[in-house]
Amino acid sequence: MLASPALTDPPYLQGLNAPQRDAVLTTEGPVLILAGAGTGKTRALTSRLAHIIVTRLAWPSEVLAVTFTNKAAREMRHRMGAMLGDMVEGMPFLGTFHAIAARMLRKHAGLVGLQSNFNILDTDDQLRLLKQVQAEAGIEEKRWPAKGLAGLIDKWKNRGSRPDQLLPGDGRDYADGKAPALYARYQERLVQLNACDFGDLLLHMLTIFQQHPDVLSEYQRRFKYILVDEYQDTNVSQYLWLRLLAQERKNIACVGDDDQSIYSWRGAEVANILRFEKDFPGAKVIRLEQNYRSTPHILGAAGGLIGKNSGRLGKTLWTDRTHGDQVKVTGVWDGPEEARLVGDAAERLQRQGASLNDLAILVRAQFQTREFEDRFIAIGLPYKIVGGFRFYERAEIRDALAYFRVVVSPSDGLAFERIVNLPKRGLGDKAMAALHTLARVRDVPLSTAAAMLIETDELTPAARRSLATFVADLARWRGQLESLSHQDLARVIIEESGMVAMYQAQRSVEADGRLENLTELTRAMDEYESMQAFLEHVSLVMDNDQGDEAEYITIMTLHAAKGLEFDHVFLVGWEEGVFPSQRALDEGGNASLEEERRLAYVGITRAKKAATIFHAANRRIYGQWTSSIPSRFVSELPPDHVEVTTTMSGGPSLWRAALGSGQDPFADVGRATGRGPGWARATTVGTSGLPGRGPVLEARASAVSVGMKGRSDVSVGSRVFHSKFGYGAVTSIEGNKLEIEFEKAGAKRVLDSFVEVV
DNA sequence: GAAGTGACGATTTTT
DNA sequence: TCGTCACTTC
Repeated sequence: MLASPALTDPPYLQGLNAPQRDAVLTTEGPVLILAGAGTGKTRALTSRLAHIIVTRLAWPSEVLAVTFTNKAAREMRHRMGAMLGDMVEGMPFLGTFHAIAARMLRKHAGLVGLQSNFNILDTDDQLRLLKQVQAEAGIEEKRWPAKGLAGLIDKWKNRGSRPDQLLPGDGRDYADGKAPALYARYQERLVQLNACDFGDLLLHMLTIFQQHPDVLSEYQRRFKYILVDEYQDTNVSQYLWLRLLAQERKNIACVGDDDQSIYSWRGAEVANILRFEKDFPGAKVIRLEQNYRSTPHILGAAGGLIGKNSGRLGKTLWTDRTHGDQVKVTGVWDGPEEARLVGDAAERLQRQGASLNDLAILVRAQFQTREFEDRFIAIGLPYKIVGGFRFYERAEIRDALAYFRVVVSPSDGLAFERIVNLPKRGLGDKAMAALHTLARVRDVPLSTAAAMLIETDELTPAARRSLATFVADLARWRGQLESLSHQDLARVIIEESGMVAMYQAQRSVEADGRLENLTELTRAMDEYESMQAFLEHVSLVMDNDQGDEAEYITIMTLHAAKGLEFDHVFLVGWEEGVFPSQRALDEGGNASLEEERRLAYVGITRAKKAATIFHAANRRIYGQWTSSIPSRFVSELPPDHVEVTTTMSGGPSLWRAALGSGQDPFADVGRATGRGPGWARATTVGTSGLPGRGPVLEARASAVSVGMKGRSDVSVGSRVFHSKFGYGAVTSIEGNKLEIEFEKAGAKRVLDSFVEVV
């Protein structure tokens, strides 16, 4: 047997358990590695790659290693680097599905009618193009939103269907069955624009593999070993792509966990992992079940819950640890109380020496973050909301990027359209219509059409002058591509385009933030060699993680938490209709419910030391107070591993009584929790018309809400009033956070927007 | 072309 | 409830 320990073990094998060794050493033939949460998957995976390379089974360039996220790819590269040193530099095919497919497609673009410098469209561009296609087909956009069409097309691409491969009933419900025709037209337009969307990266490669056996066999021969991470998240198109590539040598190792499949709504097919053994006869299945992360109670609770799902491949996590608390389940009166208790617990843990960085609040949906945000701002607990708007998705960043794109590739019509009138240049619908017509008639890109249009007298003199300036600007910047560094050119463009002036004129906190973001953007470009390289990175990566040293508690969705771990995890909002979500309950039947259950499983298994589940009897959803009952997942937890408490003084009976009173539950809130109306006012300070609402909104819009700009009317020593803590004096200022010595409540950290200078 | 108004709708999110 | 988006109005 390969997996027998030896004294002469190379470093990458040391400390691995038997199944992990097996996963590393079974290099030949198809292997399915079922890796439970916290079982050292990444470790085994990187060791496997190291083994293949160190023992010279393959050169780094002969290994295909795919992940889903850039983060995962980066992590793997990093760990490989630690093991192998410089050799990883030569691993060109370690990356995300999309990055690798894009790389291949650039090489073979001609086979699908593209040029190798094709643009990769983001969702924004995609939508704009779809709207054009719809308009062209005379479809009422109101009735059939482009988003719906985008959804359909994505779905089709995910499952590997080109327009000519659609099934008879596909898209029947959209615009009287016109969706397939629109899809076909959209693809035509993409080729015309020399562009493709994310789905195309894979789909085009699939087409090439299917229609050009020579290209396929080139890659089949090249990739001696294939490794796939998070296999349960693959969609059909990715699966087909992998299957073709692996067909020749069959040295494919897929790592995944069917119990953590939570992306079916994005096209992921659990079936891919469930049928692996059928697709690759003779496949070896290796289970990693020893958990190194969590306590026995946490694993017991999670295991009992996931056991309620059907159709699993089946794994039982175990640990050799012995101690640890039961999973706590706490019933509370309402959302604000939930937030308060979590805040209290966080402060308590912090006093006991825990770092806030080891704490996480996991929510089902983004709207739940609001309650915590409000509370933490009021008590000055530093927090970070992960998700929401990412850096590259912000309007100002996209605007700047659109400028760069037009400068680099004049044929990028969508980018051109985005910026032609931004800042406002007096080029409205009329000018745009003229541009579009000319571009279509002459069959040239918009920017070329613009240059032609200013030679005619079709536009009003003002519009014509304005467009001429714009065209001249673009030409000048294009000329500077060679002479200036790309960072400098970026700064020049941002300045000369008028964006800076535009935001400066707005004189608002948001505008200042946007200007800062633009500066940040040029700074981020330092790491790239050229404007082109930077744009390629951005179109594929679209994420931004600047290292933040500050301590904060993390608030994020369960989805975003997959793959992460925290000492203490707060699982909030475990109520029917919230989690499992109403949508999942209404549509999708049992399959949806099981996916929600897997989500719950993912949530619990994030916890290393402690997991606390909350459910509230009353919750405000879309402004409506609703009574709710605890999630079915609560009752599915094995009692032995759970400790149940409630904060309601009357115990469960009072709580149950509350379920019946749907009429005016808000009135009950004050009474049942023993708080007067003043309390309600104190906890809703954000809406009481105090100055500085702006920064709060900005905080929501950004990924990180710490370290915003402060306001100017407070200084150290200022006497201020806070509606919860009363009067106090400012002792220090850090950005928008104030340290205040309150007369009654003592020292607190508070956001400046919540105090009044008195 | 900017500012205001009303309807709408609102999981999960990566590339 | 609250933010977005399309549409009106000046």
